[in-house]
Amino acid sequence: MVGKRVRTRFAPSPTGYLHVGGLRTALYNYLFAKRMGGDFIVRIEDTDQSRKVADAQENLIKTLEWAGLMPDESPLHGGDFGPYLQSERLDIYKKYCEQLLEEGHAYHCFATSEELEENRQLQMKQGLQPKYNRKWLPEDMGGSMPRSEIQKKLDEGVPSVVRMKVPDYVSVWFEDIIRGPIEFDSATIDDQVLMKSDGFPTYHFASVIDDHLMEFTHIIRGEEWLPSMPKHLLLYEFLGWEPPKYAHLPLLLNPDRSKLSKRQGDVSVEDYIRKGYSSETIVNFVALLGWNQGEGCEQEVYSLQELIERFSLERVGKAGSIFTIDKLNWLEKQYIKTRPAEDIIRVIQPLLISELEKKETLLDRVTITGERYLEDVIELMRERVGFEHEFVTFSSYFFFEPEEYEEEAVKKRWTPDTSSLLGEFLPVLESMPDFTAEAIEVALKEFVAPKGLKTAILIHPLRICSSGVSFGPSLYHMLEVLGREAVVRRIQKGMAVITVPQQ
RNA sequence: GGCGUGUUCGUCUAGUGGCCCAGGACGUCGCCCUCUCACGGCGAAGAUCACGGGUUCGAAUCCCGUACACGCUACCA
Repeated sequence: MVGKRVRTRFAPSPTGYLHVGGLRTALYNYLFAKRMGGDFIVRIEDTDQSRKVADAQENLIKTLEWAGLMPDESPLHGGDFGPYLQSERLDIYKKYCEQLLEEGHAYHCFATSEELEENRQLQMKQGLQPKYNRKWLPEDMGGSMPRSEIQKKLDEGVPSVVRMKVPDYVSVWFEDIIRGPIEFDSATIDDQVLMKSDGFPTYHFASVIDDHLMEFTHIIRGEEWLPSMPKHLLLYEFLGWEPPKYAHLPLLLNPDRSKLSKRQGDVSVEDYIRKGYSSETIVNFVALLGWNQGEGCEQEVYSLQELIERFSLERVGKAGSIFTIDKLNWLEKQYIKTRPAEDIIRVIQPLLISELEKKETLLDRVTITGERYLEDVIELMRERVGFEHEFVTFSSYFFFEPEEYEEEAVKKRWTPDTSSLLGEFLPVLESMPDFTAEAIEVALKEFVAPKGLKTAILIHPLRICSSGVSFGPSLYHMLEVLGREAVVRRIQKGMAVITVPQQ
């Protein structure tokens, strides 16, 4: 084991979209591999034909890449240990199945599903542990079925499965990287099906064989696999292979502490992408759900690179964590605050252009879709939005005329004198040599001072006229970005349309 | 039912025998900043460390029980 190149895997089944829990598992595998200078591989576990979903594997891998977790090997990227699709490895499983059959570690079973189900019900009713009754265990393996009978069924072509013969009273022990030593008694484990009647292997069989053949050094997976460890370890023993190291991750939970699932909110990474969360945010957030740097470290914001540098399996917690989005939202804001404007422009420019196709604007399209203008808007708004798309939606007045005026704001800030004051101030704005924030501020102060009024008397109405809402960036800067023409037009419109509310 | 794992503020967590009548972050609330909203700053509330026994001069930390939760118990992964 010493000196061996670290290889880890993420092995999802293609039954839908990438689950946030799956993303975390993939991330920890990726971080650990990269930390150790090793490889991260994606293998697709498509051994259940009935649950297979078209395009799922492409989606899975594409989402992983979106998150920045580039596989070194995968069905899409190739590699020296392929195929990476289990459905393309059937002959391999068959070969090892034959071997186990010959060596007396596995046997054919012809029991039907109905028969097994009946058996289970009966055992449950008697308060016994539901377990296969070993009806088809051959005589020479300690069972009661004559070989001739088995051969007869085989010759007749009766559908069958292959089960592993679990030794009766053996204790199976291993050391989990996260949880420490764990021991199981083989008496509590069933004779697990290895090969299904459709010729496909079960998860347990296929994953053990592939994990060995693909030379993985560390298996990092969800806690739900912990109870099947003895089966896997026994298989390694039967096959004469040395098992890899194991780390079983704590589960991600719903608010009611059950295993994170649909029905209680969004669980697919795509859902969060659609809402506008960035990959940095999701990766950062999910990384902290179960792992922390420790040693009194109080850092909350980590880049992927930093995570690679600091990650260790020893610092993964044992208890499951509830997935709540409060901190996720906060993190997104942190990233928006520091993200380079050009990166944000790349995202919002197409968004804006498609909005402009749907809606008229009186502003100059070339200007407002230009980088200069967008950058100005971004710098004014970056501390006020929760998502990148809000640069367009939350501050739409930078791109479209206000269609209505916030009722509460008008009620609070519009007095009977407002319109005439605005009318008086308008020529000042129109005649200013430079329409800059500084100049507007000075002009407003000089306009208002002789009257013995405060700037607020006009600041709020100006904001309402030009944005339609009561909140937003510094008024002076906002007016400068909007430009004189738009501002004058909007004030005139406001004066005409807004009336003093009835008391 | 059996087996396995887990249990520190609402949430994510720090803590590996004395520095902890428990620290940070999110969220909540208050104050300051201020043209609004945010940002930022300051502060507050919030955990009898699941419970009960030990061990020890001393335990959130070690041991043993109990409770509760979750996972698994398929020809699903």
